[in-house]
Amino acid sequence: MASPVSIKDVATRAKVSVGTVSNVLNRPEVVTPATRDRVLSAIRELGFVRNDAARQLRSGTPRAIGLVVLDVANPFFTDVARGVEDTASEAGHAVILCNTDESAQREARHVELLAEQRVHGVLITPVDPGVVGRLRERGLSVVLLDHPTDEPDLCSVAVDDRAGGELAVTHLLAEGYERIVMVNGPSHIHQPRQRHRGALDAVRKAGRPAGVLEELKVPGLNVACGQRAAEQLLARAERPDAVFCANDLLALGVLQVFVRGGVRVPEDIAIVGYDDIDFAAAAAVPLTSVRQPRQQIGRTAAELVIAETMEPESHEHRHVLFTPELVVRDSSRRPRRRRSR
Amino acid sequence: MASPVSIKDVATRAKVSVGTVSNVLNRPEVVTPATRDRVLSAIRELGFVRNDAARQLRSGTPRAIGLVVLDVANPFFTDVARGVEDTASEAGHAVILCNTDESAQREARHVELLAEQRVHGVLITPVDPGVVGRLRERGLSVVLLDHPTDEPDLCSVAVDDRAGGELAVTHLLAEGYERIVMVNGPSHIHQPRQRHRGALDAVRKAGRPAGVLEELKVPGLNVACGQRAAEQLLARAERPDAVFCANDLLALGVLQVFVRGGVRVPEDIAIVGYDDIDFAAAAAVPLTSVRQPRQQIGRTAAELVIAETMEPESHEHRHVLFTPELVVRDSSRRPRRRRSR
DNA sequence: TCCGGGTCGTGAAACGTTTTAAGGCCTTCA
DNA sequence: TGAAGGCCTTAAAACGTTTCACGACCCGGA
Repeated sequence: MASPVSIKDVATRAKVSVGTVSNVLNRPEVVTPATRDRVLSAIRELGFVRNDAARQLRSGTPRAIGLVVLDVANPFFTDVARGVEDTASEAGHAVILCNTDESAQREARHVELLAEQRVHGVLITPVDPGVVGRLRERGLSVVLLDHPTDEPDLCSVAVDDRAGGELAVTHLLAEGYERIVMVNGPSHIHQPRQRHRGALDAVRKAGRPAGVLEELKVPGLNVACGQRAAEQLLARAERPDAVFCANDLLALGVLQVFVRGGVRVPEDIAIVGYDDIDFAAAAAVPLTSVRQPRQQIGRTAAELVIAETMEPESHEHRHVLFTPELVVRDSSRRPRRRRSR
Repeated sequence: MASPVSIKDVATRAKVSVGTVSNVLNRPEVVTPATRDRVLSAIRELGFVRNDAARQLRSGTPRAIGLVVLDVANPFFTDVARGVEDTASEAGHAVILCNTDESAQREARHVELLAEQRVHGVLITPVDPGVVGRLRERGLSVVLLDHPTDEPDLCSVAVDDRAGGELAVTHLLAEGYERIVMVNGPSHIHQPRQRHRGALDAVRKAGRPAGVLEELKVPGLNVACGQRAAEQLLARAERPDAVFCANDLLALGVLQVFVRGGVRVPEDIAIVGYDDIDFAAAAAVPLTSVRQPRQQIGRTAAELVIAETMEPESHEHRHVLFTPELVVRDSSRRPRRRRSR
């Protein structure tokens, strides 16, 4: 039932030595077409499959890379994973997927597993900052995902969150909105903090008073928090004319409450989200959002780690910072009606 | 830089034989605490990491399972993957992720890779029906994902789509809706076909005339197709009073067009979706939807494959069929106002 | 006829584990 | 004091590849 057929069986059947079979597999050009064919048919007839464990043991070159993310179910990482898998599979590498759920303990367990598997390299959004050092001690290439750094001796791939925040608010100001509230996540997380900085940059560069932008912090980056934030805003005597949310889940929550409360979007209040998840375009009012090249991030990271492990000597570590892009939809377009007043 | 420290180095340092080190690693109870400690400190000092390739080569027991899906970026598979990874990691197994994009060629390439890696087993939503046979010939355990089958010699895990369709329409009928349109995907795909059958079941069991349910087929299961379907429906002289969509993406598309067209949901037309994706609850009108236990599917599948490879002899193949659940939200609640008329 | 050179194929070592039979040492008991 | 027996430890074989130094063979030229 199992596949106990080894290179040796193939050799016997084809009446050659095991070395020759190995050559057919790895350097077909050095063996005569006649014998090559003989070997190939033996392989086919026996249903031989290379044992990668033995291969790796001898050659020392593994054929897998590790991908350690907080949670694949998070749309951001889902698409990153997709990109990683695409690139890896083109290069003939397997991708080992690990979710840490932001638990250092889970992370440690996964990293241990990856080290034992002798993966080529690891793409990781670290939970415990120390984990990167431990990986590198073990001789693994590491590429940081969505975790900007200046460390000169490793690669990283991230998106410029500050630029994203600036894009969003610059757009709102250009459309003529003047009382903007940024619904933002907790500032101990890197991304919300940067996005807010970018928003401030936009105000400054536009030469507007700091007062046009207010920050409203919420405890989480999810729909429920967005709903609560929206309720607060509606309860105010003076409402903002635009809301910039630190991610699309918040934005959808806000939008939902606005729609149900009879607030017209964008006529009464405009909304801009962040991430451009699939459903941003499908919302009741299609949502303007800041798009990050998620698959591209994954692809680039995989390329970097493969390149590094191919040429450990000559490899130059790079910090790739992608620039996000603003996708303008109905939720933030200055309506004609209003413009002409 | 790399990690060239082997069990042999540990043995030398701890002044024992390699066999003893192996024992410490695998059967600590047979070795004296004193020597065990000596070995353990040697391991720590040297930063030794087991080489899984060698381990697997000798022992024959791999520590990875393969997960082959159409596309992890599809929310259904995302959650399944999450469940698989959870269970696998508890059992100390790595998960190798593969996307086929419904291409038999990509599928074949991935399966080849998995076979070479000598994975424990494979969880797969097959594209080419023949691939399962080829996997089994090679002695791999296979569990079919979301692909119901009666084959007695393998396991499968799926959801009862027919029951799901029935649930949705039974609910609509019970709420008093009487002109129901099912916006359905192409019927060469298994799931839409089954869901429609279930819908018919519901009509029959409720003792209603077949005319209360109409099927409107669309070419794809995405937002754009939903929008087009909704436009068609609005153009009709006689509109339905409820729409059941074969998945949530369709439903969101329908909802978006309805909202923008001034159709009140559910007062004028109710909507029920399928999948209960995260955004169903966050839609402008929270969407009633049929929920599938996605993570649970992944967990169960992983358990089955691990069980099968642990006890290849005594293992009994099972076909697990989960029953979906209806999550009722605003989009299909019979509004008071109307009920009291 | 002999030699040189090139082309193919061979055989054995090596990779880092696990596993097993065998051996060493102690203790215990007669 | 010797033997039996138990407990730890050891040494060596085995897993399935790749790699590399070497040898066999063939062909053409002198």
